[in-house]
Amino acid sequence: MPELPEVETIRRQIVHHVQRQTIVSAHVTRDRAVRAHACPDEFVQRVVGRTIYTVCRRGKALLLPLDDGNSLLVRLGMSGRLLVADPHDPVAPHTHVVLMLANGKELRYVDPRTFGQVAIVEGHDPCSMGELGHYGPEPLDDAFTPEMLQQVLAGKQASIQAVLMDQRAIAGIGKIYADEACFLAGISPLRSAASLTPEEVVRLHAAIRDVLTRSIEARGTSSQDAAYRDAHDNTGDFQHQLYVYQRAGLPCRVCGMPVEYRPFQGRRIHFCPHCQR
DNA sequence: AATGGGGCCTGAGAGC
DNA sequence: TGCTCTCAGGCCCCAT
Repeated sequence: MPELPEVETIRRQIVHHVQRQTIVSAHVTRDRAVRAHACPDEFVQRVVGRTIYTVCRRGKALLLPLDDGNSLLVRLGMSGRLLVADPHDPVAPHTHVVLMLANGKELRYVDPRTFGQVAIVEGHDPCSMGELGHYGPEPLDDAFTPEMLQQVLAGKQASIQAVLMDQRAIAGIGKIYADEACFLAGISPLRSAASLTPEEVVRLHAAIRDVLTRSIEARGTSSQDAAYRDAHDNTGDFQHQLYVYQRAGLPCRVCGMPVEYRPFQGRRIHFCPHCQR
């Protein structure tokens, strides 16, 4: 559920607390949270004593470059949270990793469903990092033009929804913003990516950037299931601006017809059959 | 190569 | 009330 706007919100909130801070100690209370490592001790040994330069984001991943040339990679999965807390603050259930910083703050990784993970990866450049290196363009970068989106969609027989959610095609979009961007563009998410006309590609490009930008301004979407919380444990506000996501059966905000919620290729998809063609 | 589908995982909510 | 079942979904892996 944390998609680009939620992860970017967390990045902006934690960067002031963690940049130029040294990690003085670390605790792992659930092995699975650091499963990329042979054992939790290995993770702890590699992270303690390191200084965090800053906090970057690539798609839905957070990347904290460290002073030894490695980076701390945080992937939130679907229920992961990253909290900045004081040591005496109550520890939330499912807190799996705690990093104590030189400034007295704690960076806490919390994840009930444990789909996310924390890991030390080599280098500072996401382009050189395994799967992050295969990520598609950042949709809010200036370099992401309608022409680039056209290239991403060209020749793909998969549905528009599937392509928008494919991190190798475009980085950072999940179910919420795939459904919403298709609605804003007036395009059915069931259509094949290659079927879009140039004019529809321009509309979809604008819709993607519009919905992501407005959601960041609202500090992300806290939907009903596994509700996202920001780094200060507050909910976002963008759920009040959604047109179709988690509005199944409710009247479309534009035409008044019920929003459809339909199984599709192993997922479910929200859309308005009247407004989206 | 591209695409689809299963499995991981836990909590909330529905149904009995 | 309390149990069981289903669903949610990012990401990885595997089959076609």
